Amino acid sequence: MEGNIIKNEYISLMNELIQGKELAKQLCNHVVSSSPSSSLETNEFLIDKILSSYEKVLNMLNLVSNVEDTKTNSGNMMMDESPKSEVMDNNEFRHKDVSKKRKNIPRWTEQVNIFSRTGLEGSLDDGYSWRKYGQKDILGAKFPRGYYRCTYRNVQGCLATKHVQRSDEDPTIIEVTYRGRHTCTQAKHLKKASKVKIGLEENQLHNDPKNEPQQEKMVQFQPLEANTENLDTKEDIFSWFCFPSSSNNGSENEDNNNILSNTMMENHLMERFSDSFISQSTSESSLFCLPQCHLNNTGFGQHMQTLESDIIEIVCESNSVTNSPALDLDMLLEKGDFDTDFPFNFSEYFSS
DNA sequence: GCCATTTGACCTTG
DNA sequence: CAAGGTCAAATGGC
Repeated sequence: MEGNIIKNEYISLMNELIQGKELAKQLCNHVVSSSPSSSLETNEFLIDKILSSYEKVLNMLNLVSNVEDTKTNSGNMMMDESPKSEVMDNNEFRHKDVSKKRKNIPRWTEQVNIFSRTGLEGSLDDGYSWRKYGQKDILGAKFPRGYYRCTYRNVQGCLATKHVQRSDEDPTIIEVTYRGRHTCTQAKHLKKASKVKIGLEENQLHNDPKNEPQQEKMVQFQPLEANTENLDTKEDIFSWFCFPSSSNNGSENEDNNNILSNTMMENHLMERFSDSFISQSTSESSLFCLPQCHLNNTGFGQHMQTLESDIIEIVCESNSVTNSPALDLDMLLEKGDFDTDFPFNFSEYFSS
């Protein structure tokens, strides 16, 4: 029974790999021949298919490894003679499993100022939608800490969380600690919204509110600095700049799945290798890797690439350590057309 | 009725 | 064991 499942998985893996190889061959022929028939769209389509193929394979491997982990854990649970393990239900088991990984999840802190010298800049809204799931009085802190998790946690299994706390010394400064990366499709919407914005600027068109990313609470902020915890390198943060590949030809759903699998796998790898693998790759040059295949080959794509490079430089210069690219990218892209949704509701974010 | 927030209890971590 | 973090029932708004 179990052997058949493994065999089927193996066959699926092989099929995907073979398909990927064939597609790569086709792409190679297209590139080498550079005939009129090998349009840019065709090449992009092939690249997307190849990437999709390999993502599927990696996802399968990921699932298999997760199953193995679960088996190992349940095995350990069986060995546990404590009374609690005997009554531990599925929920408790799941909770324990999640919590054990908690410390391995990458975490970084940002300090943002509600007001800047010039007025209002930036945005506490980092482009993602969050749901508050708790609030806690912190020892020695005047203000309670609010706990937020991704709105799509249940729907898409996105495990990104953050907690927000107002500074004791300066109430206009807020510390936002992010934990985990988004595996939901919000990242894609962010990307699309950014593209739309740039496109609008180029075409001198008016803003269409429908093109704005989903925003729960628009609060204007200026990031001050960011600290990293559990991050041996800046790679965790800068990898946000590596836009997941998106399929222009594939369906929306497939597109979403691609991003989902990308980020989910990165999270998984982060958890697995945060202690060993990541700490070894400290090369700064890798921080600025923006794979060509992740960008459109159109003129606009090149524009995006240039823009992103500029943004990275700006972020590096303005912050001694690093900053949340999600916030910065959004903020910088917003600078062209401020929509100052002010006044905002303080009590909503820092209710006590 | 659905969804987000609040809040006390519970769990994990150091 | 204390403090931080999360869960989940209760509550409120739309």
